[in-house]
Amino acid sequence: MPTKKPTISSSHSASKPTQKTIAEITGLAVTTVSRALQGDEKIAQATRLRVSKVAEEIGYVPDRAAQRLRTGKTKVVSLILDPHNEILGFGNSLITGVAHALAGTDYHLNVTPQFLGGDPIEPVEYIVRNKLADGIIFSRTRPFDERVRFLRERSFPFTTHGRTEFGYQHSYVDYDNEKFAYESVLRLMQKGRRRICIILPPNQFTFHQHLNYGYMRAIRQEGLQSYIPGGISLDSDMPEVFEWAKNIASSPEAPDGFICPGETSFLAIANGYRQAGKARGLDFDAVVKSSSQTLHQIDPHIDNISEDIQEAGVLLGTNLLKTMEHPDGPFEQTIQDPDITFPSLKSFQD
Amino acid sequence: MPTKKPTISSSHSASKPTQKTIAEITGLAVTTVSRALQGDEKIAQATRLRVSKVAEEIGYVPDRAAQRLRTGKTKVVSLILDPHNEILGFGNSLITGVAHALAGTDYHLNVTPQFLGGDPIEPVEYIVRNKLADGIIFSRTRPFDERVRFLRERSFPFTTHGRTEFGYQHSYVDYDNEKFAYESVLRLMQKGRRRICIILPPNQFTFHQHLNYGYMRAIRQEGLQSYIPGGISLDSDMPEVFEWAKNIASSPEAPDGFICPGETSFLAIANGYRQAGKARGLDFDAVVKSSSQTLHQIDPHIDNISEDIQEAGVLLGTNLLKTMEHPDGPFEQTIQDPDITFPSLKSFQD
DNA sequence: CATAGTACTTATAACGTTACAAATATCGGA
DNA sequence: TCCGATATTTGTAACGTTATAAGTACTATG
Repeated sequence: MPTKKPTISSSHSASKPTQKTIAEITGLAVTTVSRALQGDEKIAQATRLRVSKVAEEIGYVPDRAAQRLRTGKTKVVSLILDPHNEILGFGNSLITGVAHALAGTDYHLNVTPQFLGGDPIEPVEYIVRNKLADGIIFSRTRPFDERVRFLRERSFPFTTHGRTEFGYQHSYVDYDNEKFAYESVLRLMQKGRRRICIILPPNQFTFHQHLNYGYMRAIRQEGLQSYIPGGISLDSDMPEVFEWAKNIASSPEAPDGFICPGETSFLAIANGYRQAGKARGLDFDAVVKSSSQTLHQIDPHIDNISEDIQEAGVLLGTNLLKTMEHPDGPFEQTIQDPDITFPSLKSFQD
Repeated sequence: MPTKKPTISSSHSASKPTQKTIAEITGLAVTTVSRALQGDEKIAQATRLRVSKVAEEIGYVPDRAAQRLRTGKTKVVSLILDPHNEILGFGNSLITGVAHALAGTDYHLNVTPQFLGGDPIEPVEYIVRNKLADGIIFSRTRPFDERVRFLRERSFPFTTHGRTEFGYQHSYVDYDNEKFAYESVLRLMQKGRRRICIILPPNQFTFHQHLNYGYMRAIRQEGLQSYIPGGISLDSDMPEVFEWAKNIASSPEAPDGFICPGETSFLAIANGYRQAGKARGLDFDAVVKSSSQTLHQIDPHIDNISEDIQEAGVLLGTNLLKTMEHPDGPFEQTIQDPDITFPSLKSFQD
C-alpha cells in the first residue's frame, strides 16, 4: 500500500488551510509537504503531484509572514517614488512597468513615496533598517549618490533609474539623455534656429550632465549660440517658467529654439512666448521629451521625442530581479535609446 | 538592588538586535521586554523607560514578519491603483495623500496596480486570499460594486473612493460630482451658453449617475438644451474625443458649452473645436474639473473646478484607519465639497 | 504576624514555515 | 538472503514575536 490512509482529523475545512492541513489530508509529514511544494527533486514526483493537487483543492496559500520569518526574505520590491515624478503620469507608468516585470514572480511591489523636501536617503535607510524589501528601485541619481553608496556598502540589492559616476558598477536603467539633447539641437538647427536654449534639471543630478554634454557637443559642432537660463530648471513650476519665458521672449537675446526635457516646461514656455506675441513654428521652435501621450495628442505636430517610462519600469524590475538573484553581478545596465522620428519637415509646413 | 546585573552574553552587537538582545542586556525576560515596548501599564514605568532606552541605543527595530505571524496583523494598507488613474498625476496624488495619512502610524502602504482590462475584483481577492493587508482602498465604485460586496461579506476593512448604492453603510470618500455638474451648468448659462454638453464617465460607475443628476437638474431648472454624446466617455482617449469634437463643431447642433469632468477631454475638445475654426470664449465655453495644477497653469482663465486628490488620499487613509480600529462602524463617510471660485466674468472679458 | 491585595515579572507555547540531520523504505547485485 | 547504495520521507528545532496563565515580591490591613 503506497500511501497511509488519510487521517481524518478534527481541523481541516475550518479556518485557513496550512501545510499542516495538507499533511493531515495526505498523511505526509509537514516537512515533506513543504519540500514537495518547493518542487524539491528529492521528493517523489507522485508525492509532489499529490501534494499540489490537494493544496489546490483546499485553496492553500503560503503564509508570507511565516516564510519571511523563516527565510529572511521578504519577497518584496520597494519602489521609491520621487515627488518630482508627480507630473503627467510619470510615477504611474513606472509603477505599472515594475508591476509588469514582477507579475508571474512571487515578488510584490511596495511603493514608498518620498515626501517633498525630505532627504532622499531617508526612505532607503528606513527600508533597509526595517528589512521591508529584498530590493530597492529609485530614481534621479546623482553622480556620487549617497543612496547608492549606502546600499552598496551593505550589499543590499538595488537598481537605479539613472547613472552614477562611482568607480564601481551597479545595476541601472537610464535614458540616453545625451543623445536626446544632441539630436534636439540638430533638429532645431534643421529648422533654421540659431539661438538654442535648453532647460536643464538641477545640476546635482547626473542627467543634468548628460543633457548638458549632448547639448554642448552639438552647439559647438554646429557653431550655434547656446543659452542656458540661470534661474530656471526642469523642476521650476509652470508659472515661474511662464514668467521667465514671457520676459525673455521680447528681449533681443530671445532664444528661437528650445529643448524641453519635460512636458510642463514646454507648455509654460510656449504660453510665455505666445503671451509675448510670438508663435511657435514662426518665431521659435521646440523639441520636447515627453513621457506621456498627452502632448502628442494635443498637437501631433510638436517635435517630440518620447521616453517610454513604462518600459523603463519593466527594465528596472527585471534588472532588479536579476540583481537579487546574483547579488555579486554582473550588473544589468540598460540604456534606453531615444526614438527619434520627427514629423517630416515637409509635411510640417502645410 | 532593583535590577539584576546585565548578563553579558556572547551574542549582542553582532547581527540584528532582537528583543532577546534587549532581554540579555537588561536582565529581563523577553516577555517583559515585549510588553514594555508595547507600553503595557502593568510594567513598571522605570522598566518601560529602561527598555526603550536600551532599544534605542542598540538600534532595535521590531521584526514585522514575526509580529505579523504572531498577531495575524500585516500592518499594511493596500491601495489599488486603477489604470485610468494614470492621467495627469491622479494616482501619484492619491498615493501621496494616503502615505501622509499613514505617516506616524505603523502602517505601511502597498500599492497594487490593477492591470488594464483585468477584472477589478482580482486584486481585491488576491489581497484578501493572501492576507497581504489589513485594509484596502480602491476607486471607481459602481452602484452595486462587487468588490464592496466581497469585502463586506468577509468583514474585511476597506474604504472606497466613490459611493455605492447598497442598502448598508460602508466607509468612503467621494467628491460631490452632482454639485460640480450642477454648478457647471449654471456657470455656462451665466456666460450665455444654451446647448450644454457633458462628457460622462462610462455608465457603470456611480459617479456617472451623480454627474448626470446634477447636470439634468440644472438643465431642466434653467430650461437649457442638453447634449450627451453617445460614443464618447471620460475614458475615451484623446484622439477619439478630438475627432468627435471636430466633427460636431461644424454641425448645426454643435454644443456651445462643455462640462469636462476630466482635463484630457477638455484638451481634446478644445483642440477639436479650434481645428474646426471655433474659439473658446467666443464660440463656446467649458468648465473643467481638474485634479492637477497643470491646466490652470497653462491658462488661468479656464473655468476650472478643482478636485483635491491628495486631500482625498488623506481622507481615505484616515477613514480606513478608523475603520480598521472599529470594524463594525460607525463608518466614516466624507464628501469633498467642490471649491467653486471662477474668475469673475468681468476680469475674464479683458 | 498571617492574609489579602496589589504591583510587577515571567515561563510556556504558539503563529506557519523551512534548514538540517537523521531515519526508513526500496532496489540491485553478490 | 544479506549488503550497500539510492530514493524517499521524517523529526526536531528555529526564525522573533506575543497571548495566556502563572508566578513572585511587596504593601497594606486587621
